[in-house]
Amino acid sequence: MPFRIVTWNVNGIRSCVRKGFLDWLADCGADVVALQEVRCEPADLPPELSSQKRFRHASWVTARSKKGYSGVALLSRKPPLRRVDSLGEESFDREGRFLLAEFEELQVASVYFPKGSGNERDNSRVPYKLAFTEHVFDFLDRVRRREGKPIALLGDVNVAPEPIDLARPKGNEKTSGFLPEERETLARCLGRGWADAYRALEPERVQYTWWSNRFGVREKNIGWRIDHAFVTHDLLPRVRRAFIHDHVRGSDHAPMGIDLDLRETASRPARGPRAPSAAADRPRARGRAGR
Amino acid sequence: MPFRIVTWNVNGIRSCVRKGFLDWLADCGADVVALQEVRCEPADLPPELSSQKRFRHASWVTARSKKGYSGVALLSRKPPLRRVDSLGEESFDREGRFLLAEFEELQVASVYFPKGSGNERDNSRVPYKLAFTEHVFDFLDRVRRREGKPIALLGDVNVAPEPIDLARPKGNEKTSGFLPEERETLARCLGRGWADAYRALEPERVQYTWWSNRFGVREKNIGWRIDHAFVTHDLLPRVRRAFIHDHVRGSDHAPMGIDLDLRETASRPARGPRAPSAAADRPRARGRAGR
DNA sequence: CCTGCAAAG
DNA sequence: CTTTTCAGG
Repeated sequence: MPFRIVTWNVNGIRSCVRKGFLDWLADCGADVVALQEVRCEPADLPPELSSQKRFRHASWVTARSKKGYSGVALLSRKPPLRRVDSLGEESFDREGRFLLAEFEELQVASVYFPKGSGNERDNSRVPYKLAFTEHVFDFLDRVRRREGKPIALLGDVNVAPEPIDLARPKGNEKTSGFLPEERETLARCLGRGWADAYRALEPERVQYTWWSNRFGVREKNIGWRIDHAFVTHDLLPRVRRAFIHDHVRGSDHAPMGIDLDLRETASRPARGPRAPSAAADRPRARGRAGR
Repeated sequence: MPFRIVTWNVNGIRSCVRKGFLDWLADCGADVVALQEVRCEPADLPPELSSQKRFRHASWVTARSKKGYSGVALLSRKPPLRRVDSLGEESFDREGRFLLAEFEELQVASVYFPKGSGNERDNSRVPYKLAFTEHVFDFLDRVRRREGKPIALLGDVNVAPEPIDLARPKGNEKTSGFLPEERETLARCLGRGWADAYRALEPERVQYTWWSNRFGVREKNIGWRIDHAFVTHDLLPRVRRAFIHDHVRGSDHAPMGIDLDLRETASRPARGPRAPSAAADRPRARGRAGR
């Protein structure tokens, strides 16, 4: 049995529950579920969700800046050894965008990266988004050096890394989510020892994780791949599958995830940080379509 | 063919249109339709409503104080000779609660009386509501003296006149809508030459025009009769029927109305104000259940 | 509970 | 377009 981690920007957990979130949760086969944009305080969660038994361990992070805004969560079948809900920077922490949980074999982060644009293409929040991105990777790299345990960062990154990752790359070079500076910042951060698990395992596959609510754009599959599973290089050889469940409804995002084979690391926890694999040493070799 | 006037607090005309308002409008058999709480500027009306052909003449009054608040309208099959949308008092006019239209045979007002209570039973707006009530009747009495033409005032009056007019009179003597001062003010105004057409024609009948949205109160018929057709005494003998269509859905209020026989007044417009009829001279005789 | 608004996505 | 919150009813 692989260890499955799934991420989903639910765009309001209460709305998503009304559209069948609990059935999805029961059937998703995950060991850990990362959620973003829950837009709900724990006290206001639907009782059916709070009393749900399959994921006994749930951790919710709420935005302090504004009610009903942002918020992330991690649900797991086994109890986490440790939870971190602060990036050590109030301007980021107040928006409820980050949660890290440590398990036996690895650490899992649920992260909701800022959107960058307000209305249309004013792109006023791009600087904040870039600073957040740098900060998250700095933070996780530090955690990783200190703990020596692999990390999987899953969440809504709000960046399509390459032209293959959105239906209309040409028309969106000035749209936040596909700006050169956003792609460069993300590539630089990933270059410090991370892999985009989906693209590594599916070099040519065209699937999206987000579609605008407006018009009938999802039916025409005019979307973006902006929800990601980024894994530290030591974890990449253990990724057996990476998937986007773009048929799942309930949000303007689709869930995506990875299956990990943790047999060896799980049985040898005392072994310490693994040396980077060959694939991990050459992130450029992880296969990008269009090159 | 009687002349039918119908009133309906639609609680948002756009919402009501989504729930079948146009089918109702086509079938209601009215010559004049008075609406309250349209909560929509004319420019934002659904196109299906704006292009509707049955009621060619429509007049919309919008609240200036707040977008999406209050607002009344009058729709008619024949063009009004004159329209009045000001009570001559800015504190009332700004809330878009009054519209008067003059037709050949009579004048019709669509009026949305203030609610009196904010949340629950703070009753903070009761003084404003009483002042509005006095002002509307003063205004219409003046119009009537000047023009000598009968008036029908239809709308959401937000007062249940007598215990028979609400399901829970005992428990609501401190609730706005059934406060002694509200009932007294209304009775005093009506006493100056007006009749509650529904109660005059249906002395014993128990029907309501409003039910709270909360709980399943409408199914249990725990309601209030607060939408009324008040007619000047010269008009009362011409009222053939008064009805509440409490089966009609689409709002938390039900439509109600009156059928008038205008043959005589219509054929003899030069006759001037009619002398009050016997019934009009004794409003106490109009039959109140529970006395 | 339901409407329409505003901010955000 | 859709989710929240909010005021108002």
